[in-house]
Amino acid sequence: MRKINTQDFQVATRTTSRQVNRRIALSLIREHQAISRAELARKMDVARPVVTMLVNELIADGAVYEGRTEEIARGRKPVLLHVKTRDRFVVAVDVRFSRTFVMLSDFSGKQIALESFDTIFEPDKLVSELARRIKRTLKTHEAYSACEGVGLVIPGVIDGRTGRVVNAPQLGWRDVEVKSLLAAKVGLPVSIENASMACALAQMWLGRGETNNFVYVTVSDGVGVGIVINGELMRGESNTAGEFGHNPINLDGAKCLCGNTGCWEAYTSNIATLARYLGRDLIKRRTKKTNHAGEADFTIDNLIALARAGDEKALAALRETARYLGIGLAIIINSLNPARVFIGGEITAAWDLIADDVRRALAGRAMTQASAQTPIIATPTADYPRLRGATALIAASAYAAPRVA
Amino acid sequence: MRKINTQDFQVATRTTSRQVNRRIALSLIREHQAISRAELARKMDVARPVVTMLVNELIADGAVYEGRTEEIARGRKPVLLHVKTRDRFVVAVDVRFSRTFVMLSDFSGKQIALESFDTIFEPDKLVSELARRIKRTLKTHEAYSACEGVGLVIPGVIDGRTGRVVNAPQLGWRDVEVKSLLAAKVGLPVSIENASMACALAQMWLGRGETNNFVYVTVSDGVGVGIVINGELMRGESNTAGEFGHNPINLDGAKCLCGNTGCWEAYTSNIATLARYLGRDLIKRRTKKTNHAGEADFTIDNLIALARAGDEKALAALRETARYLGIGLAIIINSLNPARVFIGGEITAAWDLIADDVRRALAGRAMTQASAQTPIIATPTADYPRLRGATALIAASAYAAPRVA
DNA sequence: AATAATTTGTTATAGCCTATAACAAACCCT
DNA sequence: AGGGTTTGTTATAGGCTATAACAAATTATT
Repeated sequence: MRKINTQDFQVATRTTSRQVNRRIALSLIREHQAISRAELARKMDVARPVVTMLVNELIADGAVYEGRTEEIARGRKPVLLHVKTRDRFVVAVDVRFSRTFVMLSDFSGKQIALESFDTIFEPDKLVSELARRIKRTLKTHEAYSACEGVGLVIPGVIDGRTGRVVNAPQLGWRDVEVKSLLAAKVGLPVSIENASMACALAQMWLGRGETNNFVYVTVSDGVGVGIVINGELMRGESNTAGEFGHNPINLDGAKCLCGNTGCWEAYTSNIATLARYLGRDLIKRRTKKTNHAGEADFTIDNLIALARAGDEKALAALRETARYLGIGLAIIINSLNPARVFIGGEITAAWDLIADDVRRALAGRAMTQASAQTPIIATPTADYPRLRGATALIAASAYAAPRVA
Repeated sequence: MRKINTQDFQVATRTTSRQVNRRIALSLIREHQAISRAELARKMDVARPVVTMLVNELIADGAVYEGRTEEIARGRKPVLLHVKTRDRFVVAVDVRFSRTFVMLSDFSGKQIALESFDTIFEPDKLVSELARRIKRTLKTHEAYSACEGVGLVIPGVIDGRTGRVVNAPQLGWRDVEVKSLLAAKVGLPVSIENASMACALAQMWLGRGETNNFVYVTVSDGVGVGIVINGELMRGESNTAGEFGHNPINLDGAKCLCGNTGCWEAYTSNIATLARYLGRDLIKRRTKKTNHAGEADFTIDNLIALARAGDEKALAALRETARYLGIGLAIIINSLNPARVFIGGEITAAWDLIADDVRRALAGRAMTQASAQTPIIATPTADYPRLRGATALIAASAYAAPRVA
């Protein structure tokens, strides 16, 4: 039972029904791939003639194509329908503190080309460089005409309505306009999103399985959470929903980089894990040469390697992190009761070492048995979740439900 | 951009448009009360003939009625439309540990009759007693035929789909069926909901102002949170969303009734406040004669009265609670970034004494300036938020958006 | 007082879309 | 070759929005 927002609603016109049903049909074809019109009609519980019309339009739009026929026991062989993902392209851009990645991918998220360069911090210069590289990639791969947009992922707060970057501390940006600038230079629609939220979008649109109610937790230098409820990304009133990282779990505890005490992040981020191993406090400044812990060239990946090699201290540091990760997940699960939790970040490389500790800590703090058993799924960093999120940003608009009421 | 749930969707039929637009029209009439067809057509951005049809149907349904005409400068005087709330009744039931309340109200939430009795803990006997009293009230007020349902609020976890009580520790219920039993005995539709969530519903459907994205925090013997996102109550996968109360804010801190340490609830509930004042630990058992703190007849209301009378120790206990309340609100606000926060519970009686402390603690932990300034609105206990929620449970179904896609 | 102007609300009809019936197409089996 | 079966299309009825035209009601103007 949803209350209609009287400030912002959408009346049904005479084309609304068609739009709705077309998207439902498309979603079902996407989900069940190679499916016939007749089967689709049964799944939708509408008559076949309607499906014929819907599918004709989807084919005309280039969203769906007819494949080979299916071998069945009796009767006319059905024509199998497929969602067209191969010849629809997206440029995905991931702007990070150290480097910026530019990927050409198709609508399924399949990587076609990938390049990267040292991040430029001046917005104008970054946009110019991006535009240059995007155009070049599209030209080399002859994907210009079939490219449907550029997805841009930024480590910071994005205004969901206007697309402005409200605040991106890592880049030193505050109220910066890049979306429209890049759109103008490239001549393609540009969509922009925060990193955690983009990861959640990738999971929702390019993942498999039940993905309409979940959270995506990124454990990196900080901790970010993307929340998806009823198939919709939760952005919050001022676009900052999911900031679980600096919630206190131990008010009397250690100091965090943010200045407060006892933040969850200060116990479970990569920096915290490294600091724990090195027996140091978290320190404040970092450069591109040294990491947050102040150690040049010693990363969480190195720590995991040490743990695997038998370094007891390294393993202990990881397991302690796992315990706090579990506690934090319990907080998230108690608060939101998602159907599942996805974990991203470098720590997932050590998942087999820490999964039990995470689960144990979660169980210790979960309010119900059901929530203690919430599936926790680690997603490998090699999948480039942020870049996939950038792709999803564009692809989703082709598959999403039309707004009604 | 919402992803369509391929497991559970709703195709558009040839009547869907009408249903959608009728609910939009009704919502707008409700929001702008005395409004003409012509004005409604302008607000909806549809032509007047459509509105005529929609309104005719709403009048035929008994959802809307025509009032007097409006005095305008030029042209035919418009007929003003009103939402019919006066002659549509709901029975609201609030089952609490000590007593059970039965209220007859109209669709606007206006109280028509109210009675209460000592709560009976056997489900069957409680249902019988409720049925008896509900029928009697409806008869005395000649509201039987115009009563559209019974709203039942329970302190426990409710399965949103089946309406079963999954778990209600206060009542000692586990997987209990009351909804269908009561419905059968009374012969009216019965809707059942958890207390925190019901309070949120009351705020959404019977409150005023922007109420599509908010949380309702009840501070009582425990702490409960009802979450509303995009005009929809968030229930969670196993109906336990909003369990912020036992999230740790201080792992090294005090023991909580739940057995864990450092729960937010253990710092900010009424029991915690009383324990703080009395210099005791939280204790475990309670009877109907003594409260949680183990003191007969010494309640949070007494404590507030003492604070108002100049008892420094009482005021200090309240202000300490306020500080922890602010920290907890910061956690909620960082996590969900709601447009506003409503507070319910006995503590609201002391709001003028503690508001500044709450706000200060919130500001100290909020991640952004915008979130630190989230409006916090105390709702007086005298409004019976739970009973209003029970009313909303029934009334909402008449106004909610139809499910599409 | 008659008439023009203006705004509300209704009627008639065109056009979009689902629902239903009927049918053509394709294929298997006997 | 012909019946049986399932897929996919065509034709048409019925529900709803969109548009045009108009009746109703009231004020301002001549």
